[in-house]
Amino acid sequence: MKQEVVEIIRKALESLQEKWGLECLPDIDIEVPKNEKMGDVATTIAMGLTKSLKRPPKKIAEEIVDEIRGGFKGGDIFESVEIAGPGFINFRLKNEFLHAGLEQLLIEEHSSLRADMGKGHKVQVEFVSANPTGPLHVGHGRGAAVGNALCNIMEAAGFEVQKEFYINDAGLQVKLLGESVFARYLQMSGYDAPFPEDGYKGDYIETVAEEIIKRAGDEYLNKTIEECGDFFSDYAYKMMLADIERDLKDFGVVFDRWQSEKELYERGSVQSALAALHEKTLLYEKDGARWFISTRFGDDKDRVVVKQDGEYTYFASDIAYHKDKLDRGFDTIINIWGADHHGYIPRIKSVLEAFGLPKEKFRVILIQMVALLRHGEPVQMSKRAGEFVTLREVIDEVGSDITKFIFLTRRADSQLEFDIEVAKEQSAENPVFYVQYAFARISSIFRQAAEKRVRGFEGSRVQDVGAGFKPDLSSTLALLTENEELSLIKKLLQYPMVFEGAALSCEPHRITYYLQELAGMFHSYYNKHRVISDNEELTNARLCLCRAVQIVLKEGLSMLGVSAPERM
RNA sequence: GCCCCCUUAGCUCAGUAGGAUAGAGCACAGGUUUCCUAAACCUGGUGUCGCAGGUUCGAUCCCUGCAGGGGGCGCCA
Repeated sequence: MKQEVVEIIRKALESLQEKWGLECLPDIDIEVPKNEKMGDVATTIAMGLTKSLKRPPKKIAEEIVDEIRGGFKGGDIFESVEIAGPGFINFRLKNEFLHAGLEQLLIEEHSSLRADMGKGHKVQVEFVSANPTGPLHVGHGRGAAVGNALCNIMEAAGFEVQKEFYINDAGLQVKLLGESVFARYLQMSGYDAPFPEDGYKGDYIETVAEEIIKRAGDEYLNKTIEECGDFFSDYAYKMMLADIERDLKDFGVVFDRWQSEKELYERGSVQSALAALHEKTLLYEKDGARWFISTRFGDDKDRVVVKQDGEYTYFASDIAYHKDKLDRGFDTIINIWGADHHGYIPRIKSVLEAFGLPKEKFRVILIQMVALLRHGEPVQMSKRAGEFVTLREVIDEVGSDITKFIFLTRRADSQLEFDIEVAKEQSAENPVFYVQYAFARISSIFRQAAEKRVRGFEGSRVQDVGAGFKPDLSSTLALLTENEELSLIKKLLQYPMVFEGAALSCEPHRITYYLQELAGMFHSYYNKHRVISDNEELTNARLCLCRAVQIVLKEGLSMLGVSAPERM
């Protein structure tokens, strides 16, 4: 839909270009007016041209409209072209054009809803990357849902996407994890062992210790933490990682690659990355430490990479990691972090720029906190005390589909309230059901149609519905003339614009909103008009419309990683 | 102290890279089912877009200041 309209406007502008004396034409943007009464699509191009043409927007709009009316086949797709307000050009689309769009959607299905924006460019998306020192909590779940949806969208937009989880398995935290498990191991074996001051106190530590007792018995009872710390750390974090991977898998999120921080050290990447910075003379020595000149790239202070004691900082391995991403040939890097890491953006941006990535090719999506509620009352979470709600608990209680969908009902960087009881309610308050139900309801209509042996819709499988009906599709679709039907078709044809916006801005929630609106329109239509009636042709036409709604619902839900059940 | 984000209807939030009369859900009130799933639909109305300036033909959106809320700041990870 968008392309055809833009094309006509472009042609009109091209023929005016010489008269106007313009060197180059501006980008043409199309929007859907807020109020349906204003038209189906609109452009603000005339207002945008006021500066370069130095004339009032309405005059410019008049000229453009005259050109469109005078030719360019505008008459083929536009019912009317009008100027409104300060200089908007509003277009109303012909029913024939809408029907043709619907026909295309029915024939091409999902491929007509996507776009090749990526042209095969390689994008790397790193997300979740939780420390392997305990189970995932709900906040990680939100990051997982957003990252996964974003990857689905980018892939559908023609990018080659790699999903990656970075494992912080080299630092103090993992060491502390090992010490915590060791202490529990001793305690559970009847020894009076002190627990590390800032140790991990969750129950899962005991589970790991139990596991070790089962595997190794008393083998480590007479050893010191120095002797067996590595074993305990290794064993514990690997077990945690296995849990994390399983939780994510059950949540419907599968990573393409897991990059270990330790492995970066082992293969010398940290050293070589720093050497590379050194060659670019971006390192210096001060106070016995080694610093990276991140201020050269806009950071507000330089950052230490090697401490006075000769140890690398956490930042050093991050430099290696991000260099490694570039070395692997990605031309866009997207990092999804908890909002508390925002202070980290400038220094990582500095690293990537230092290694030659243009700054607009690096994007960080910050995930705000999830406020967990139960019956409107906040659920207390405190990782320190070992009491926190895990993603696993929420998945088990609420379900992955609902959880994912709710995580995607808000922009990533705004706080989210998640009421467990409301989420479970399965009522209209629950947007997931509202959307899924629209899909299921259509499936039900098809089952009904099959039962009544409506011509062309005998198939019982949803994908077969309407299959035998394509030859005379266009004359059938022309029967869709009710206001609700035309509005529904317009909404369907808007999907690609919503999708493009979501991909461009990395905002999956736009699709969530769209789906709720589409589902609402469908439910409303369903209540007003009967799909299956004695009028066979009209029945066929409406079944086709239902099929189209279903295709778009399924497409959108699959972008969010949410299922589209045929029965509920 | 310095930096970042947020402030839109009673509540939770959208607002599409400055545009038209700022929207949706929930909550609240009333109604709809001989009929393809009532997990649905229909009808009601609410806003000094935190405040004050500025840029612009035009600002919820951009700039500056102020107020309130959240977060960050380490040779921690």
